[in-house]
Amino acid sequence: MITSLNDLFVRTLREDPADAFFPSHRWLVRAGYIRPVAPGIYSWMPLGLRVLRKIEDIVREEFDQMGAQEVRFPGLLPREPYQITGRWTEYGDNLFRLKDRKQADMLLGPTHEEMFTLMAKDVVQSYKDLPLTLYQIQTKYRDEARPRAGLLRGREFVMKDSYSFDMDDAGLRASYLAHREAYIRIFDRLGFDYRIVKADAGAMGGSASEEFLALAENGEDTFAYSPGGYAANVEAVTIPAPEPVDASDTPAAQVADTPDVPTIAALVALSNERYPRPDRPWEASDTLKNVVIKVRELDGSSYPLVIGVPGDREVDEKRLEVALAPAQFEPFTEADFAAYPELIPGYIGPVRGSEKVLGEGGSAGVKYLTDPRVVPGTRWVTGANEAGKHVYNLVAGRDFVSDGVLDTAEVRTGDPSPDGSGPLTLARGIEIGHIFQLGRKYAAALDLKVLDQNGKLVTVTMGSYGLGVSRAVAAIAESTADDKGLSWPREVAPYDVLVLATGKDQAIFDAARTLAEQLDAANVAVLLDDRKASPGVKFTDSEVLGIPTVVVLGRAFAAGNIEIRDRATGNIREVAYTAALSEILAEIQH
RNA sequence: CGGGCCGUGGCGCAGCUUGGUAGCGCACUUGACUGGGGGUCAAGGGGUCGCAGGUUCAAAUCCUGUCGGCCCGACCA
Repeated sequence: MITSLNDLFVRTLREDPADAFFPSHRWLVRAGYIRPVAPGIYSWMPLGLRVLRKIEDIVREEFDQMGAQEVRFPGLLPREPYQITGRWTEYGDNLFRLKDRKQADMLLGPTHEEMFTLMAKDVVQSYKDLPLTLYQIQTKYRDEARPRAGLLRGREFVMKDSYSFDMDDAGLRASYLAHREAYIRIFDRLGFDYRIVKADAGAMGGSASEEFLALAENGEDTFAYSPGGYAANVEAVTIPAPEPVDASDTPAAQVADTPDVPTIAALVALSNERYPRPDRPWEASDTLKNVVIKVRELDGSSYPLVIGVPGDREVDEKRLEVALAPAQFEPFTEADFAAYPELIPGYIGPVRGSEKVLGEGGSAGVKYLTDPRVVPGTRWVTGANEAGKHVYNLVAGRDFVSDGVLDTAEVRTGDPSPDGSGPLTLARGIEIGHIFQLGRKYAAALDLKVLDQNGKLVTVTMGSYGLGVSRAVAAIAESTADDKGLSWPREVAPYDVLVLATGKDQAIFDAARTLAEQLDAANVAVLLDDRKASPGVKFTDSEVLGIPTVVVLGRAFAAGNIEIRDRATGNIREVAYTAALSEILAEIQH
C-alpha cells in the first residue's frame, strides 16, 4: 500500500526546538523523525525508525557477510558479572543502576563484554569452536554526565557491539583486521567522510584500539594527523620527548621578587621588565606552570597531584582523564590548599631555594609529574613556593627531579608528530566506531578457557567492536543537512522517492497516485504527497524531510511532463509523464 | 560540584516589576476563497501557568521549599 503524507504519522515543525543547537538534532526533531522524551532519550517516529532500520540492515549485511553471528542480550542485567570484572565500580556514575523487588542490584547494560564472554564460556569448549565472532544490535544505557546534541550523545542509544574470540594473538589480529575491513565497507556505504585514528582504550582495557571519526566541525572528538599518515585522537597522542639539553652554561638558579603575577602572561611581562634575558625576551614557553589537582582513586581515597607543563600550554582535561583512568580527578579547592600550606596558588614550583618541595621526599609531600618536554637540561621560570617570588634558571635534572612523566598538555596544530613526518594538524570528528584488541582481560576475569590441540587449557583472547547505529543516524544528518532541512543519502533514506502533486486538478492527483503505484510495484520505496495543501507547504516539507528524489506533478503536467528533483544537488529536470517510471528508476540506480 | 538562565495548550513565546476573568504566533478543526514556494478571510477546539506549602478577599504574578530543563564553568598558578 502506498504511504501518503495524508496518513503518515509525522508532523513537521515550523520553528526550531528551543534546545537544539546541532543541525542534526534540530532537523531530526523538526522533520518529525524523533521526539525528545527526557534529556538524552528520544523516541523514534516512523520516518526516523526507517532510517535507523536501514543502517541496522547495512550493518547486518556486512557482519553476516564476514561470518559473524547475530545474538541478542537483555539490556537489564545482574550485577555479578560486572562485579567480577570490576566495572560495576569502574563505570562510576555512568552506569544506570537499579534494584529489583528483592533488593538485588541490577544495571542497564552500557556495553556487553561480560555477557558475551559468559555466553561463549557456556558454549565454546575447544579450539575447534574458534575463531568465533558474535554481534548484536541493541539498546545501550549510559548515564552521561552531560547528554547533548540530540542523538549524538544520548543516555539511551542503539549500538552494534561485536566480540571476537581467538586462541592466540595472531588470531586476534586477524579478527581485528576483519572487523576493520567490515567497518570500512559499512561507513563507505553510509557515505561518511571519515578517518581511522589511533585511540585510547580507556575503561575498556586492552591494547590496540582505533576510532572511526566522521569529519564534523562540531564533533566532540579532536584528532591530530601528520603528513606521514599518523592519526590519533588527541587523547591518545604521545608527544615525542626532545633530546636532553646541555645545561653546563646555564647560570645557577636564582629566586627573585615577582609580586602580583597571577597569570603566566603577567609573569612574562614582569620578567621582561625587571629581569630581561640577554639573548631574547622571555616567553610563556620559558615558564613552568604547575597545576594542582586532586586525584580520586576508585576506592574513594584521594591525593593531591601537581603537574608541571610549559607555561604556554594548558592541561587538556580529556587527556588528563585518560592518563589517570580509572582514577578520576577533581579541582583543588580552597579547603585543599588550606590543608597544604606549602602550596601557594600562583607560586607553586618544585623547589624553594635549594629545598625540595614537590615530589618524593619533598616538604609538601605532594606527588609531582612533569610534561615530556621537561627533559634534563631545560631551564625554567617557575614558582618559588613563596608568595611574590619565582625562581629563574631552574634546570630540570640539575635543580629538581620530578616523580615521572605525565603527557597531558594540550596538543596543538604545528606540534611535532610522533612519526617524525612533520607538524601535526588538528581536526574534529564524531566517533562512529571504535574497535579494540581487548586481549585476555575479560576472558581471564571470567575464566573463559578452551582446550588447545594438545589438550591444554588456554585463555581465549578477545576483541570488542562498537558501532553507534543511532549516532550514525545523527552523524549522517549532521553532515548532509543544509539550511532547508535533511538530505539523506540514498542508502539510508526513509523513502527513495517522494511523489508530490500540486494544483487542484484531480487528474494530476490521479496520475501521481498511479505513478506512485508503479514505483511501488517496481520495488521503490515511495511516499506520496497528495495533501490538499498549498504548493509552498509541500515543497518546503519535501525539503525538510530530505527524501533524495522528489517527483513533482503540477504545472508542467498540462504539457504531459513531470519534474524530477534531486534534493542534494537541487537539480531539476523535466521529463514526459509517459517516460516517468523509467527515468525515475534510472535516476535512483546511481 | 559551582554559577547563570528557564519551566505558561503539541511547538515557539509574551504576561510576573505594580496580585484582580490566562494571551500571542505556529500547529489543529470547520467553511469560503486561493492553487508553483510555509497564501487569505471567518468561526472554533485545546492550558491543574512544573510541584508543594505559605501570604492575601484574591496568586501565573509575592514568599519559602522542592522537582525538572538549558547553558557555562570546574586548574590556567
